[in-house]
Amino acid sequence: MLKTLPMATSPRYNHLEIERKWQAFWERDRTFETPDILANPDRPKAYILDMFPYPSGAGLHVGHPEGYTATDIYARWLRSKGYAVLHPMGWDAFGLPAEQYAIQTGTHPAITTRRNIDVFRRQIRSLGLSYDWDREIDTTDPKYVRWTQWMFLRFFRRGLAYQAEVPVNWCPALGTVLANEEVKDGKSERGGYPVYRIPLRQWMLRITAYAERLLSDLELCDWPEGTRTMQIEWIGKSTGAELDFEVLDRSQTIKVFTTRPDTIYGATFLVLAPEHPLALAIASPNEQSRVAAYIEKAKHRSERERRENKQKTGVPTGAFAIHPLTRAHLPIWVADYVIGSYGTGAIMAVPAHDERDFEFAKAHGLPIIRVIAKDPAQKDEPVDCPFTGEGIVVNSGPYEGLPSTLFKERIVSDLEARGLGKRRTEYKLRDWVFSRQRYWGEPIPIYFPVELEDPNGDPRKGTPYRIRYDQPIPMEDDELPLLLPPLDDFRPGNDPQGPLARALDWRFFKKNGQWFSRETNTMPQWAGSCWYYLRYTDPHNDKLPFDKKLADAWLPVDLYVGGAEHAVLHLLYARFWHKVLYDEGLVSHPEPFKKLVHQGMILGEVEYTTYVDKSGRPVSRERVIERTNENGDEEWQEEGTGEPLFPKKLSPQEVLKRGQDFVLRSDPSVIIDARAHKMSKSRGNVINPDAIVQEFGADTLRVYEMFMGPLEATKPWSTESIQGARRFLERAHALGMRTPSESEPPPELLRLLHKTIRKVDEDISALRFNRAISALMQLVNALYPLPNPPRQALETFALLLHPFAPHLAEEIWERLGHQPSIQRVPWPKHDPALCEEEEIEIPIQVNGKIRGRIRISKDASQEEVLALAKAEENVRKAIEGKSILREHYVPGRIVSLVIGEEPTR
RNA sequence: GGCCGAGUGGCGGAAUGGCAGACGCGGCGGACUCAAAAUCCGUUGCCCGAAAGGGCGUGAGGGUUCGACUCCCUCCUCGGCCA
Repeated sequence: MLKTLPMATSPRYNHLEIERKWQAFWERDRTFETPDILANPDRPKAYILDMFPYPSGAGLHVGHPEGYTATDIYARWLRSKGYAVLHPMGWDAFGLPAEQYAIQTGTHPAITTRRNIDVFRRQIRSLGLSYDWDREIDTTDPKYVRWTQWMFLRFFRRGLAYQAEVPVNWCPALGTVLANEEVKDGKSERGGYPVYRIPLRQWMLRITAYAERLLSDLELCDWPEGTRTMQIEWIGKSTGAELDFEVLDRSQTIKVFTTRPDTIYGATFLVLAPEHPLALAIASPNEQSRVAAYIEKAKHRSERERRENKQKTGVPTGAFAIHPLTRAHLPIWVADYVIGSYGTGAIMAVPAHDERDFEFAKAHGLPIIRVIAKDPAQKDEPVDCPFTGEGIVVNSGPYEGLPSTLFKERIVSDLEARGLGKRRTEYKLRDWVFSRQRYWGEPIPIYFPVELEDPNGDPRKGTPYRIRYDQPIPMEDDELPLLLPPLDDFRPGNDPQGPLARALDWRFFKKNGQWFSRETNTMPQWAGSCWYYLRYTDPHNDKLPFDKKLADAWLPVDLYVGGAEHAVLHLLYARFWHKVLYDEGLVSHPEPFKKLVHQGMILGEVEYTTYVDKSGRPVSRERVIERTNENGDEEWQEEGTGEPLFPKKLSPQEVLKRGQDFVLRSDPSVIIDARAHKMSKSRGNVINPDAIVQEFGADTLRVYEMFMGPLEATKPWSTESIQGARRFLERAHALGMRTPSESEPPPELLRLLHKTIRKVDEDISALRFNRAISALMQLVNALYPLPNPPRQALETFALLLHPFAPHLAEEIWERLGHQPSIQRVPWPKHDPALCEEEEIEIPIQVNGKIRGRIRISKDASQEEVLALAKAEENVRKAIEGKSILREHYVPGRIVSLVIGEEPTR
């Protein structure tokens, strides 16, 4: 695609040479070395961080430089404003893709990881980003793994890491544990083999213990509102009550959790989750087998499927509970729309006021009683749809007529007083499953005693053994890191304990005559990214993960830029981890990331597509139905006939804009699709940043990506538009090579210079890089006609250009006779007085329409302005013979006159 | 279904209560050239008009205001995330 374009390289602006030269200089000069923050405690600091990438085999994507360039501009700008800046880069290098590649090719993940990192590093360096490469981090490096494991031991000692039997998706046919996304309708996505929810021993991190702090400390985060909302919803705090229901003729009691204790009189049945310990125990003899069968069936379904299940399946247990207030007998059901791990795993169903309970009651013919109404007169009307709002309490014994919000408080107090229940806060947040049955992750530094059938045997040689998982032993700090054993076969295998279970010599060891077995689960990919921002503050420390003084001096991260896909998990896990380190006394700030920004996605080029049937006849867009088939591919068919349709790409010459739509030039009755798609290999619209850097230069790529639009917006790539960025830099280069004049800039140019400084400064501080670049373009346009531009103008321009196009700015700066690096030159300051115009233009509105303009001194009084406005030729014509009802003058902005139809009396 | 975001020229976008379309791409015209590309200069929202000028115009409809792309209400469309 690029080859069809004219050569971007101009003989005058040789980006390859310039960029090579300055990248070599920066490296030699150590221009971006992080200053010693402890030596200068009074200097303002800034910690500018990118979410570090997973170095995939595909290499850098054009989406990466977007966020990296944004932080780079910000970091360079702050350095020139005198800040001590920490701006590092590293690799989040454990994870599934490397392991899967290893399974396919037999190449060890350590080798592919190393190779991918080398490619990523080279690509990132070619962009001229001002990272301090002495602080590079690799989460798979033993020197890093050591401290990740060290931290895990801290979690373990605090009781925040524990083992539990957790249901996982186990597929015996594939011999592996599957992720939720890999399971469809109880079958494996690949192969369609049955998948079972089996309990498997897992390591868990007790993130729920921090739910409240994770929620309330969001107030300290200057984050996008949407991201905060997502975290709040993920934590899912709800307050309500736990109530006790006695089981009729039995000694058991069922505890239910409800967020709506005010609807208690409307409870008409109870529902237990299939995994509730009493589900089978209370079932009447007649119902035993049905309940058992239902519980068994529910094991095949993931929590996710159960939640979205619309049929509301369930079976009665034959047992009854006694309503604590009315003493009514309520049937107890088992249904999988109730989740065992939320609340108490049991609910009181109030079909009149809960949608799921309502649907369930309808499906199974259970009674519905209205207990809250907007108008008490409706108390006995049948319920056709559940009412989940607040209102007046009805059909509720002694509480009749209370507002439901008041009753909610009152009933809990009354139940508490009578020992029938208590207040309870519940969170949707679950503890974090922290183990994976995989190879390419940090080993968990725990081992267990092994009991041998033959005390003189060897578990590695087939002596039957039993591992005492109930007696976990943490490794000692000085035994770390525990490294992965070399392994030739990385497949998960038929032992749910994971591939490390097969590394017998690694797994089993003898100490003081006793055999032990190491934990064979590894940590999830999230582990390394939970604290990498701390390691950057002290990356070579081999006594501690980081020096507290350094971490405290640099934290919190002042600007954190990364994709919105991490809005919940990474950002929540890292915050949790940070709070634990805070409690350990290792850090002093409660939150790690002060300001967070998500860069938008860069889409492929806009594509024009029409859909044709098998005879090649195009079908207009509104009659095309798009859907996704079982394989996840898109399919199209004609509305009505159902005939399959096929997408056909069109060139821009074949299309026409008509109204809101694009249509075929050859047949304007056919509406076509005009949109940009996500870049993907299968679509063939991926842009490789290497090719752009080669052809146009890193500075052009940087300027183009920043000029495309707002940082947070989704934007389509355009190979045509990148020429604009290139031309701008060519003109900038040409200007920079001219011989400057040593005279003062004329007043108008001086004013433009100061206004540009002001604008670029404001725009960088607000991360509005597209607007800053537009201001720089205007400055170039103004200077370009001058054969000998004033030195002051060229120098100011180079300084302002530097964060955006650093290589070219260095080149111009040197050409102007200065010592590099331009990074060390203080940022220019604007003089507000020099930004002011002496004479300003004021538009005049008459009844909301602009009718004329006047030029007048900026200090003119309202009277002067209004008088001149009314005298303006066109305005005079418009107001002649009419009465003026109102006059407004907004100083320096606009005059607005309102006139009536009648002449002035 | 829920939550969040966005709809402005042929295209990317600018203006967040005060001149809609800055800046860039593309288009058109001109200069240079044997010619083309590149470059430079000019021009470019739509409609009417020879021009001066006028009318229309920020997804649709309503509202607030002297004044609305901007604020409020209803709706439509697209995108993202979650279910």
